Amino acid sequence: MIALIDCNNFYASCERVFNPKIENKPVIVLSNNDGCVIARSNEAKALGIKMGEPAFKLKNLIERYNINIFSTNFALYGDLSKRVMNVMSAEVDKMEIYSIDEAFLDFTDYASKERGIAIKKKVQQWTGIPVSVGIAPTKVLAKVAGYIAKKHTKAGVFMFNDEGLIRRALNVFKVEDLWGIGRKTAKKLKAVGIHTALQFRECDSNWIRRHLSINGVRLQKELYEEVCYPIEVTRKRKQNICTARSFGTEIKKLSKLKEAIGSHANTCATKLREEKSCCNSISIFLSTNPFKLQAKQYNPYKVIQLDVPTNDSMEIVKTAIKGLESIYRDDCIYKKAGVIVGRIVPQEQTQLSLFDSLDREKRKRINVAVDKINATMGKNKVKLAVQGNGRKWKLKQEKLSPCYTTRFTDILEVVI
DNA sequence: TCTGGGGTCCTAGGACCC
DNA sequence: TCTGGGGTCCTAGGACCC
Repeated sequence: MIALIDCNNFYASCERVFNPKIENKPVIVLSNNDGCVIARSNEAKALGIKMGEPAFKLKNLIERYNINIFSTNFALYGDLSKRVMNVMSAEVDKMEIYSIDEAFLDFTDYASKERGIAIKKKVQQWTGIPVSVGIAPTKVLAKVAGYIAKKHTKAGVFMFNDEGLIRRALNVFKVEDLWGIGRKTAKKLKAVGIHTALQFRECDSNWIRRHLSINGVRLQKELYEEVCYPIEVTRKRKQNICTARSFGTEIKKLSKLKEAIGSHANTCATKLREEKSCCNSISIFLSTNPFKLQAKQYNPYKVIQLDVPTNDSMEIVKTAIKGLESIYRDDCIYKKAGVIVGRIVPQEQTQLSLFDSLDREKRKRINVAVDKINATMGKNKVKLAVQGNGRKWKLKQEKLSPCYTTRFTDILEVVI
């Protein structure tokens, strides 16, 4: 048996942990640049605020209901996530961290609703984060159980313990709410009369294989309690690493774009070194504002293949800038820029080139030193000149909460 | 005025090989 | 004049997830 533990309204809940004033009040968290709603407390959901809705469209609602708004504070959410995962992992032998707010726990040894309730209580008490628990024989069914736990139970814990119960639940479970069925597939299924999870389960497998993909067949099997997605304990090496941001204000000048691309490239390089990986390709992309219909649209993308795998900041930044220069056009106004490093390999398995002229040992020592300084003194204390000092392309974050757990100056003081 | 960021997996089709 | 069959690898694009 597998338990899916999912944090409720995770980012909104994180904001509440150190700010009890907003308990039981509507809370929303916005994406970068304070653009869209990416998390809502139950009270905010009840007001009809939708996921992904642009913040500017909510102005009236926000004022009328006194909604508490926050810019994303990933330092806080990342740290609280770690705490939640630590509490849960101590409870089981095997656990897979699926996302920042979800994990699959192995309940094979002993599965019961009581065990779910106990873990839920402990996480709540030790971290302040509310969770819901779905327990079932497969991941897909655990997702269904988790959904039911969150929406239809008081305890926030739900377990599938017999086929009769599974069948009854699937009969009223919408097919589009299944894990792995997105908008397009749901439309396709409804067109042939499949509206519920039960109808999907009983549908002809060959049809599913033809019209969905192999994952459609796996999904179907999992609904019949056959495990196709086992719990994966070891963290896989990332295959791609992407750093991209929209600009606070739009940019036209190449020099400013260089600062942005240079910074994103440097971030990618740092992430690569954290993963102990090297990349074989560097891609960069730009995009204009797709919402400005009258403006000229231009979304170039350039991939550069490398001869020698690298995670050296200077080399990656230099290559990215070269790519930028090759796609830049001065008659467009840009809204977003990004860098992707791909074809990633473990850093100890890199293949050298006969014609390589770089002193890689020396570069490695520089990077180690820079990483060390930035880890202890603060992000970007040491950076490359091309990253600039300009704040022009930086994010808009007007409602940022304190980093209660990761910055000394932000730690709460208790006055006795 | 203002519209996010970071991933994975799968498939089709092209290029190439014998 | 007639022009096969079987395979691999790579990439772009689609769909999905949180």
